[in-house]
Amino acid sequence: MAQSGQSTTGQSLLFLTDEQLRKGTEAMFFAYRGFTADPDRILSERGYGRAHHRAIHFIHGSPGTTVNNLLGILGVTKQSLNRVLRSLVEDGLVLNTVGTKDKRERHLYLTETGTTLERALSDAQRDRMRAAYRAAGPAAVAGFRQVLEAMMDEEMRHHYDALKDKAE
Amino acid sequence: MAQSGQSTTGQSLLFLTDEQLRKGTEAMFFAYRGFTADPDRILSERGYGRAHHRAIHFIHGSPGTTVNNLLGILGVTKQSLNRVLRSLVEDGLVLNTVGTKDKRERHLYLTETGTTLERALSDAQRDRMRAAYRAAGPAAVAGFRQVLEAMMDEEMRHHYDALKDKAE
DNA sequence: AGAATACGTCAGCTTTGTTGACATTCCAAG
DNA sequence: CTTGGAATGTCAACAAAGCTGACGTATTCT
Repeated sequence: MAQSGQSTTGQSLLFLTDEQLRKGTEAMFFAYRGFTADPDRILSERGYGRAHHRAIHFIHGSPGTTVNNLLGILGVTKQSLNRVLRSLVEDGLVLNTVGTKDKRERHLYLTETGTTLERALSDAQRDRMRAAYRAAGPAAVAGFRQVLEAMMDEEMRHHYDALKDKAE
Repeated sequence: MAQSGQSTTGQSLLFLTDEQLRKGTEAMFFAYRGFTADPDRILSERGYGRAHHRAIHFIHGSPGTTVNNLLGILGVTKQSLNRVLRSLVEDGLVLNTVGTKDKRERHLYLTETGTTLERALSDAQRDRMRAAYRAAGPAAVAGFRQVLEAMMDEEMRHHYDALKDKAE
């Protein structure tokens, strides 16, 4: 099929042509557009963007997280995140409570309304992901995740692992 | 390992928990940041952004392509693409020639300078991709591509296939 | 000749990133 | 205990890159 090198031992050499790598980057590009397309539609109906989705997603996954922690995960400046967070608080999707131990911190939670939107967004995104997983099969899914994980920056992988562990 | 359903026939049922799907979306998110990180650094040094990268990438892959065709691939408005293209032409990275058959069209080519930058960008991006491929192995790579392709929109897959065929 | 297509451009708006300045809170050294 | 510095978060202003709408020009198709 592909001309990736293989040996009887399972220890492969992987001769990668420029062509194979180019197709990989293009697959990433096109797939990422599909990946965000469905949530984007829902968001734009309500006047939100992808930045709001990211905030909602990770607050949902780590209720009570601080702004600072979220900054590390999202990799943006606090000023940029603050704008998004402010509108979500104003609209009553996110709750912002002063830190109990350290009063400089703010703990972030989704309200009921926020949880409802999160649900709608992740449902839309998961439908596509689920369809892709089914079409490709379990072995492909395992490979998919393996390559993605290997593609992350060190720092990003730490965040990823932290979230992963918390869930299991 | 994962609790993806499997059967002896190879026809799998794939029970997908919300948790598995959530981790998939997060893997996509973190991996895409890594995927663009290296080119982004090079681009910002020269005052360019990701939009310039995309234009350069696809002009390189389809020399002589028209503006209209590029619009379809990139999925942006002509005004948005035009801004990027203009700066690339002004800086002497892209050549813009009147169509031979249809004089309304403009054919786009990379100049030597443009090709040099494309090389630097794709080298940076490919290094990471190559490392990820090696770490994950050939089987994982095949699965990776399968899932990505299944995740694309119909229209995007057509563009993807068109580029793919041209190369083989 | 007139309609449709391909491309370029002007003007103005939105989202989301950036830096700079500043208030509040905590902590540790003196 | 006070004071100075580090950490956390907010406000203001600006830039990149997307968008819509309107319009002009050249070319092709009917």
